Amino acid sequence: METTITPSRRRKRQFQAAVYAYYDNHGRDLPWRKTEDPYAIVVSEVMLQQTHASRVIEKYRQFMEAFPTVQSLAGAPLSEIYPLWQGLGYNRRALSLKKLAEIVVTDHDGKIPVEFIHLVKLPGIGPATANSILAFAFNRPVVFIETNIRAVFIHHFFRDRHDIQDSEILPLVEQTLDGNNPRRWYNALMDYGGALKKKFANPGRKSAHYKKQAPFDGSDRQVRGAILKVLMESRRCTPSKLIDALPYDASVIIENMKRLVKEGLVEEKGNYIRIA
DNA sequence: AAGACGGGGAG
DNA sequence: CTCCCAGTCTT
Repeated sequence: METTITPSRRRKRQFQAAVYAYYDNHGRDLPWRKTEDPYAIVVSEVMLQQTHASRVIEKYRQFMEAFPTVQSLAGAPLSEIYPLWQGLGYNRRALSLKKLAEIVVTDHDGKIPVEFIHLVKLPGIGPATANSILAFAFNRPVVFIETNIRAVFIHHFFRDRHDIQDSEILPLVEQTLDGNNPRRWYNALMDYGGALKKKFANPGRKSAHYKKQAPFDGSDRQVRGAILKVLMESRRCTPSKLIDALPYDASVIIENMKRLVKEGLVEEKGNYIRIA
């Protein structure tokens, strides 16, 4: 049973005022908010995917120091990129980001595209990140949802509901958007949403899209991370050396190694595997 | 629509 | 210990 909620003009102003009040008093001081360089914004947005902002801060600084321009990233070997990604997780994001840089240099004259259609085609960029880039790098009045935004709207407009679809939230995001300054608005919304999740039980659990993640211990992604870490130390190694170095079943190691090769995170060179 | 994908910090 | 992160991609 879906019901359409249309906030009055008065309620819209009150809502914006509440969000901005929080932002003005408790807004986070984040390094990627001090720049308008679209490339830097892209780096931050990819790092922020499924990763707490607090943990991204130092990684972002180090990454931008090592690869200050899209050209420098496009030209860098993965062996220099992965170490800077250590601790962020989802290492294929690092691979995607390098590929993105190459495409931007070759196909877009080194400039981050300003069109959603172009952005969302780039590797590792989905709808949420594309719209985030448009909002934060180009101050465009886009309408989108990510986890902090979702928390805000569920808390304010769907408090007694469950199984809430994003399609129900999206119209409210549009209707309450501060079109005068989308960049500031979405920064405020995300800071406010993050705070709500600390103060209350995560409103996101009432989303129809909520899913609990499988345990990390004993998972393939644990093995994949461990394989990549060994390769970062040793430059290159044989499958048997990998098996000796890691506390997992040989078959599990080999299988995950093959998938890493298939996905392009590592490459096979004769009898060895290595980071490109 | 459902799973896979990292790793760490907070409670 | 559990939760969950400014999601994306594949099936």
